[in-house]
Amino acid sequence: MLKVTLRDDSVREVARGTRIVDILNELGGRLKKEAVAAVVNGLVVDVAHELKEDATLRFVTFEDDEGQDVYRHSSSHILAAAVKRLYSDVKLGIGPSIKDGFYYDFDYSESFVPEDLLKIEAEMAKIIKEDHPYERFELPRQEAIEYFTSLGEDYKVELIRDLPDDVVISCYRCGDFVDLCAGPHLASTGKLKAIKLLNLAGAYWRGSEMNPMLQRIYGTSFPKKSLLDAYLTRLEEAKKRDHRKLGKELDLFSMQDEGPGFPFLHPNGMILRNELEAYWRSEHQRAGYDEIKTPVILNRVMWEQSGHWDHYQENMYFTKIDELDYAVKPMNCPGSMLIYKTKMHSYRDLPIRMGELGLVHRHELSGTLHGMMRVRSFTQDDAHIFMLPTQIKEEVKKVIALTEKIYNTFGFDYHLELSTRPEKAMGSDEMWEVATTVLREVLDERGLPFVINEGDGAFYGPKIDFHLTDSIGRNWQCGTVQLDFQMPEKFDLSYVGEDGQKHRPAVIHRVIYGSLERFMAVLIEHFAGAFPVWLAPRQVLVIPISDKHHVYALSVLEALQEAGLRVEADLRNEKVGYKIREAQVQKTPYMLVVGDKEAEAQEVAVRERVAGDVGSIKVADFISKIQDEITTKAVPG
RNA sequence: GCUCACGUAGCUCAGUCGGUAGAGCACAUCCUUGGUAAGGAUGAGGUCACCGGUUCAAUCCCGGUCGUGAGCUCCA
Repeated sequence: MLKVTLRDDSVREVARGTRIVDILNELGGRLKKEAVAAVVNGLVVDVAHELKEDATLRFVTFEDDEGQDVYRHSSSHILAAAVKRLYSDVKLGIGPSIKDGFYYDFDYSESFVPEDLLKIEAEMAKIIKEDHPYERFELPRQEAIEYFTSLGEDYKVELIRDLPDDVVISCYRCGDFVDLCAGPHLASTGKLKAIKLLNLAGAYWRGSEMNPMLQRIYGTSFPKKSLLDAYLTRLEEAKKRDHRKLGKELDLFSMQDEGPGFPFLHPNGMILRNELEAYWRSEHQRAGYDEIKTPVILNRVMWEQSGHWDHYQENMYFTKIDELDYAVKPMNCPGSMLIYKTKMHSYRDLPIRMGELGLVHRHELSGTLHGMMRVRSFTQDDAHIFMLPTQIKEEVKKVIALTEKIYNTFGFDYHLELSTRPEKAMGSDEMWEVATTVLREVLDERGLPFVINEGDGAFYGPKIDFHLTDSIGRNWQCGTVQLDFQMPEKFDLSYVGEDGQKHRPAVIHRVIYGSLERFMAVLIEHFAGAFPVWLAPRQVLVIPISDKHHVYALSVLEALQEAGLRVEADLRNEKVGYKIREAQVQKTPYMLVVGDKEAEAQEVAVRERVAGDVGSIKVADFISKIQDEITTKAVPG
C-alpha cells in the first residue's frame, strides 16, 4: 500500500497503481468536478496518472495557475485536431498555453482568413461534444521519430531530435488526433466548456526570422461561458483606454503618415510632458544630479570610438556634412562622455551624476511601431553617473530607490528584469561577470523579485529593467539601469585618485521614465485619460449658466489663473448639461458651475469628475483645495 | 523586416455584386438664455491613401507603393 498525503495533511492508504481519478471519485464533491489535473510530489500530472510510490497529492483546478495552463493547453490540442480535420496538408508547429489563452502554429499552403476561425470553432465544438479522452503514451526516441515522420509532421520530428537524451518522449491521443506533448491534459475534451478563437498572426518557426513563417491562431478558453464573456468584456474595456484612442480624443498627440514613428505632440500633450519634465528636474536636483544637453548629430569618428558604428549601425540614421559622415544619435552616452572629458576630475568630485533629457533617433523596423509606445524618435530621461569602482553598488541602489519613488508617485505596478551578456558584446567575460554580480547583489539586498533575461543586456554592459504594463496587459520596458565599463575605456575617461595617479571611473547609464513618449503612453492607459490634477491639461472648467453670468465667470477664471491653475471658461451659447458632458468626456477634473446664486455669494458650485456635484464653496477655498491636491500630486480614486 | 487584415468627410462608421458617395458627432450661421452627461433649424465639408493596369466607365476588380492594426523578430 502507498501513503498519499493530501493538502489538509490527511493521509490515505491506496493500492499501488491507483489512479488519481479514483481518489477523486472517492473524495467526490466540488473537487471531483473541478479538478483538471493534480500535482504529485511537485509534478503536475494527468488525473489518469497511476501512483507508483508514496506521494503528497494536491489537486489543481482552473483557479490555479497550473490548472489554467493545463486547461488552455488542452484547448490548443483541440484547435490542432479541428484544423487537421478540416484542412489537408497542414503541418503542426507548437501549441502552448499562454497568459490568458493559448495558440497553435500551423504550416499550411493557403492562408487562413477570419471566416476560417468560425469554421474551426464549430469543428472544435464537435470534438468537445464527442468527449474524447486524452490518452497518454510514451515512445522510444527512434519510434517517435519514425511515427511523426510517417505522419509528415516535420516540425515535430525536429522537436524530438532536439529533445535532451534523458527525457521521456510522450504523446497524447485524442480521438484520431495525436500530438507530441509532455502534458499533462484534462481527462477528456468534454471538460472544455467555453472556447473562443481570437486572432490570426504570422509567427516564425521557433521564433527565428531565418525560419519559415507559420500561421498562428490565438484563442482562449474558460470552464464557464460567463468567465469567457467577462474576459471578452474586459478586453473591450481595455481597448477604450488604448493611448492611441485617448491621445486622439483628448487631443494629446498625433501620428502622421508624413513621419511614421515620429510623434507630434499637441498643446495638451505638451502640458503633460512639461509637468513630467518639471517633476523629473525637481527630483533629480534633490538627488544630486546636474543637467546637460548634448547635440543630436555627431561625427562618424566618434561613433566608431563609442562602438555604436560596429554594434548599433542598423538602428542609426546618417547624414553628410561638408562631405564628412555624421550620425544622428541613437543614445546619449557619447555626448556625456565628451562633457566629462572636458576637464580633469578628482576622486573627490565623484560620483558625478549628469542628467540629460536627450532626443534620440533609432531606426526601428516598421512592423514594430506602436503609437507612442514604440517610436523612432524619443526623448530619454537619461543620466550617466561617473563614479569610483567602490561607489557602484551605492549608486545603483540610489538609482533604484529614485525609480521606485517616481513610479510610486503614479501608482504603477511594475516588475524587474536582469539582463545578461548578449552575443554581440564588447568587453571581457570577467568584466561582465563582475558587473552582473553587482546588479544581482543590489537586487538581492533590497529583496526585490526579478526575472533573468539571458543575453538581453546592452552591448556595453548588463542591465536591470523596469517593466510597466499597458491596458491589455502587454509589458513595456521603461526604466533601466545599465552598468558600463566599456564606454570609459573607449573614451579614455579618468579621474585623479588619492595617489595622484590617473584611474578609470565606472559608469552607470540609467533612465527612469525610459522615454517621455512611452511613459506618457503608459500613463494615459494607466489613468484611462483621467489624469491626476497636477497632470491634467485642463484642470478646471468654469461653466456659466447663461450670458448673464459671463462677467462673474470671467472673474472666477481670472482668480484661478492668478493662482496658477490651468483653467478655461466655456462661454459658448449652450446649456449647462451640454458643457458638462463635454468637460466630462474630456475628463476635466473640476467643473465650476456659476449662476445667480454663486455670483451672489462669491462661490462656485463644484462638480468633480468622478463624484459629480459636491456643492458650493467660496472661490478662495476651492483654490486652496485644488492647490493642495496639486502639490501633493494626489492620485485620483 | 516578415505573415495576415485594413485604409471612404476633422472623428466614428455605412455604402456601391463597376455607372465619381451617405449617417451621427464635431465645425459655421441663426433661433433658443437654458442649474449638473447631448435644445432646435440651416449650411459648409470628400480626386473614396497614392501610383499604375483591366474596362466604354474604377472608390469598388488586379498589381505595386505608402500608412495603420494584430502577432513574430527586435527594443526605451
